[in-house]
Amino acid sequence: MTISSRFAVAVHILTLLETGRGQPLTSEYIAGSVNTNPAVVRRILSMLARAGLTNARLGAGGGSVLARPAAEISLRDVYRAVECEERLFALHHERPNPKCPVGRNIQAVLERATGAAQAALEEQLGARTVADVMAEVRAEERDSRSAMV
Amino acid sequence: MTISSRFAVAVHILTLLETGRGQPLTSEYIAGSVNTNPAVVRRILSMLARAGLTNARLGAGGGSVLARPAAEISLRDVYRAVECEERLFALHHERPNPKCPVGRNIQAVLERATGAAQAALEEQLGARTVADVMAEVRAEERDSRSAMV
DNA sequence: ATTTCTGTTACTGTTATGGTAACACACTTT
DNA sequence: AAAGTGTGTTACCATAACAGTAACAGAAAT
Repeated sequence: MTISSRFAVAVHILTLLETGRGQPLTSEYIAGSVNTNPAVVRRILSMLARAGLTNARLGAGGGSVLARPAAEISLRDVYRAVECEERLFALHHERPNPKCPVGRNIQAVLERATGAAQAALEEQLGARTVADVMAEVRAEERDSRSAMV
Repeated sequence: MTISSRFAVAVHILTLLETGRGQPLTSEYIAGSVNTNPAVVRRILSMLARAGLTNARLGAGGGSVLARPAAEISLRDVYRAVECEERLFALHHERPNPKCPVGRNIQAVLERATGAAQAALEEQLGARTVADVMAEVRAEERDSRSAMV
């Protein structure tokens, strides 16, 4: 399987909020950029708010804003906020045969191995912030502009 | 989402084959250790065979064997064999709004960021082989034995 | 008071998955 | 040759995660 697109959408949302510079953006506006339904955006925003990455203001003129500077929100924070599952790798849900020397020990070994892999993934995500993404987006924009000449 | 349990089951299977020391093991025997249906084991075994990690012998006395030494099969090889998806992270399947500066550039940036994370995960998986797993299984076995005293 | 916007619920269609049964085919043994 | 064994594949089912959609209560601004 793949990691759900919630992560990609969440990063998109946070990057948009960063461009707002404190101006609250509505779920409808964000949905227009992501190209999806406002309720989908709100669902993800509520996860981000619960994780303390965004704040929402209700009512007219309301919307969402970053709860802290973009440079202090890593992609690992985002990943943790929208992927509820603790472990990235699924083990077999039926217990392996305890009478088999391999069966009764393999899960513990697999937990270590997959845990190390997941930690490596999260560490890499932790090395990049929403501010970095914003900078890369601007760089892409410059590159594509100059390529048009 | 989580990565399907096929990976965990595949590592289990390969570790079992290593204990067989060249003796072909049947899908029914393997299923007994994994605690699942023989057809599920065969489905995974066919992916492993297609990836060149195992060989199968048909007919009576048949079964599967490792195609090469356990020390030369990394968990990354196994991961690649059973996870068909090229990319671990899903992007939003609808194209973001090309009129938005963020929308028209975010996917390229996300591909780089998620690609780096996936590479880190695979590198970590590549650092461990089926032989390592076998050794850890034996170590677990020793530990649990001594703990019983 | 009215309008705007969030947060949540409920429902739908789609897709991946694991479990199950069944069967053709290959191979071994007798 | 005949019987038995085991793979590889197909088809089907139930389940679960997901994204999309509509709807609505409640909070906040005007």
